[in-house]
Amino acid sequence: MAVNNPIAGLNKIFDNRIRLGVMSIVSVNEEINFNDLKQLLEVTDGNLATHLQTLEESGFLKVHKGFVGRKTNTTYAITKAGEKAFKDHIQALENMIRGVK
Amino acid sequence: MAVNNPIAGLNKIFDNRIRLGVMSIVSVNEEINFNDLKQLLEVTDGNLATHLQTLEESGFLKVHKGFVGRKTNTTYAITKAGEKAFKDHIQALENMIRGVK
DNA sequence: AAAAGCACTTTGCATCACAAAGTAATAACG
DNA sequence: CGTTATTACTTTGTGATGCAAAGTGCTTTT
Repeated sequence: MAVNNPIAGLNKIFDNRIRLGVMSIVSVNEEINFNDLKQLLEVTDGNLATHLQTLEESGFLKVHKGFVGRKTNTTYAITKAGEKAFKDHIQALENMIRGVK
Repeated sequence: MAVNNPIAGLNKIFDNRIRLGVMSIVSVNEEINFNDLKQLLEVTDGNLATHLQTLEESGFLKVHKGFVGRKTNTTYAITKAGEKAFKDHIQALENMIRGVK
């Protein structure tokens, strides 16, 4: 029988698939805007916006409200804390998967 | 920018950490009983029981109610469908992680 | 000037996760 | 033998979550 809790290191924030997806995107992109995220993840805007808010409130995402010409253009980027938390989460996932293999 | 949806192949049933943990345990153990699961995952019994039920109803887990002496002893094992679904989910996770690395 | 698009926020509802309490059986203790 | 504990759940209640849809304020297009 396995000996330790396989899910011990998992971050609750990343239980949600959309938040997970956002993190995996922002961790490989310098910055990304709302619409690109929405299209990549194939989610409704309201839904995406709330998850982005959760991630921002958790300190994992920084938001930059800028302009492209006159139009608002909000970009999202990962924070140091976000990088750490996501890296740890992936590590925990990998450990879990290793137990399976 | 990344090109496809990193979370497309993820199974909704496995969004939940406890169900994920159960699957990772039953996929490496021939069978496991309620109490061992409970201790491994460090969850309350009511909580565990409902997730086991969800997994059973999804066809990913088979339940065997037997006895050890006179005492009931319920064991849980993965089904073929469960193996497939979990394998696919892990594959999707690995793809996502690969995108990150 | 009207209609459409963008980037959200707000609202409302349905589903969920979870702890706690309840139950029914056996088992251990004195 | 009676009481208390333990096991393996189920039921219940509640707060949190996920999500779509509608609303808002701005810009852009026609």
